[in-house]
Amino acid sequence: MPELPEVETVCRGLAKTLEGRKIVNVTVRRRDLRVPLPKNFEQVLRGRKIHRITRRAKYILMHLDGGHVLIIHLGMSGSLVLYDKKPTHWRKHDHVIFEFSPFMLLAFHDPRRFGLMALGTEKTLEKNKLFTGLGPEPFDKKLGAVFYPLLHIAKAPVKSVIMDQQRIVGVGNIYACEALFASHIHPKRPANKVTAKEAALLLASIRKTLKEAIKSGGSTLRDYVRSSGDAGYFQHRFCVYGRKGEPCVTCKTPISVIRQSGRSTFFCPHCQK
DNA sequence: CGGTAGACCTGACCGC
DNA sequence: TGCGGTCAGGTCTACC
Repeated sequence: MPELPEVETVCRGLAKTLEGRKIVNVTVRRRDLRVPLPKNFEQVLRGRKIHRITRRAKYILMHLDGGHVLIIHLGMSGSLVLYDKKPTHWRKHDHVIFEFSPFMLLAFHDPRRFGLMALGTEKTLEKNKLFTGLGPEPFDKKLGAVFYPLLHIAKAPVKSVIMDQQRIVGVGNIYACEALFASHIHPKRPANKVTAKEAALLLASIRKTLKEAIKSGGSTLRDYVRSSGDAGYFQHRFCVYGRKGEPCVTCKTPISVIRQSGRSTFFCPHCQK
């Protein structure tokens, strides 16, 4: 499901509801997520209070008592759904259920199981294998100074470079397509052929696209909904993603789709050079 | 080393 | 109705 805006939306929704509540029970219905849940998973979490919920890259971090951190990644198809009363039955692929006090339930739902949940601690978070090597956040002020150099030393297609979480985090397939369209840059252009001026525009476009998507509550494709059960709305504002053959919003040329390292790339062959 | 193809997994959808 | 093919918002690994 989710790129940065969707994860950010989920985080904000969960923070509002869950911060200050205590985990009183954890029920694991399936342990073999992308990374198998550790043996002590339930035992470590039970009885701990959630102090804060934050995000790093596409990871959700629940900061708990005693410096423990619950790390969650939603993969492609994961979602976290809140319930204020017990549903009559759990859905297929509701793999982990949390119960809180004051009463609330949270289900981790993930049909494809590309998502994961892991335990960490505040002290070791930086050195956690999931986080070492992650690039800067797109809204990091320091990124301005390093973004062009980072493109300049890579000769892979610019689209795969901005999707590389080692160089900049949070940009996935949808927002990569959208940001490149907004910058008039062809997705196949080698990154080192992007000029300094274009790089500045591209970074600004990435930030603007992500920011507006967050404002719209993320994008709802297929069955993804926010934890509240509401859908996001940004999908209605896609300029290129999923619009193969439809007219470009600026020049009316039909939108093209190509395959880049296994992913669909949508772009306007007239506006993007 | 940098870059790319394939693997991981399930479900939805389309054409026959 | 059923079957096979294709596609899906992300990472990780194996290989050139």
